[in-house]
Amino acid sequence: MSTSPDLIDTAQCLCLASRRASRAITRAFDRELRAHGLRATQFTLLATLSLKGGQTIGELAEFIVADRTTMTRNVALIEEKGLVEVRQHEDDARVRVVTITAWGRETLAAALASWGEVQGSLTEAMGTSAADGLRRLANSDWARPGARNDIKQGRRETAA
Amino acid sequence: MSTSPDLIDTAQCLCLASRRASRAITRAFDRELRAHGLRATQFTLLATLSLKGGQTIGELAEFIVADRTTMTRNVALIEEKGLVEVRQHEDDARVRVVTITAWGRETLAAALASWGEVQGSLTEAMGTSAADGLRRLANSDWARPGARNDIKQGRRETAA
DNA sequence: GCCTCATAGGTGTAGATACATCCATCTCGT
DNA sequence: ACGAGATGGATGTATCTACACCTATGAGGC
Repeated sequence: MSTSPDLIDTAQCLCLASRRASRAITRAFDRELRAHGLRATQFTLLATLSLKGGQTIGELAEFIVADRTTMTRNVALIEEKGLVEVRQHEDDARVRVVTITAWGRETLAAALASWGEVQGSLTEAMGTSAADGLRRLANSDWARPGARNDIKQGRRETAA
Repeated sequence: MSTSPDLIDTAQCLCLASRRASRAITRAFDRELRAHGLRATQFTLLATLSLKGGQTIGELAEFIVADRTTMTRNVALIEEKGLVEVRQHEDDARVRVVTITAWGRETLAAALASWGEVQGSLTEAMGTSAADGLRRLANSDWARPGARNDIKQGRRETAA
């Protein structure tokens, strides 16, 4: 059905909604993290590396649900700042492993309070149920790469 | 309280969640809209202009919850493509009014079906309650500029 | 050992985003 | 009429984002 939706339906656009929300939320975090010289994305990467230990470019990209090429550049920026180190993988010469540095941990620890303030006020402003809903949404399988994203990869083989 | 949250709390980061979601959703729309030469943001602008008529740069920025300077450049791109026209306001020489062109309406109409497909499959994938929640979130007052955003504007005057 | 293919990253290019700052213009009080 | 402050946009700069494409390397089959 619905060969062509009505223009008025676009008022419910999920892309507009998600981008509105992420812009507003990102601005809030960026403002506070700025005092520590971090962007929200960079804070996320440091926190991830601190919690999970060394990660490859691909693992980081998958975790934050971004393109690998995006992660290449995101990592390069925090590497230049000395917040992380990038080494060759021991067994696989293709793989590059990213680890947080001591300076990265220091910066992260210092920024953690600011993060908590924004997280707290945002949670209060939007309500805990909305916050939980957003997290569930972001952790759903459909958001993962490979879910429906491989349609355009050209895998029209018969069975594999 | 919570002078410094624990690192493990960052796993619940709303910024990561919102950016994850918007990246995944935007990629889905961008892939389909590409056939029509549009990005998701550009589609949103065309749909907005088609529904609401002529809008100023500032009005558009406020509507999609973005910075005015971002909107200046977003509009410039679709203007170069001939999708919109920008004219001086009749009464106020500072204001620039953006209107959709005939070509813009054509492009929008052609892209509407693609938009509907993505909107439909995403809604199904995430569930209607999650979709509604995301829209409510994006339409909340806290996301609006001026809500808490003016704190850093430097308005530490006594009463105004 | 070699060839084919898959995998991990990097580069070129383009758009989206926002802050600081600048310019032009409007508003309003005097 | 004039000046101060507010308002609407534009520009410089930096980051985030992704697709197309490229290179290097690993994995398997023969």
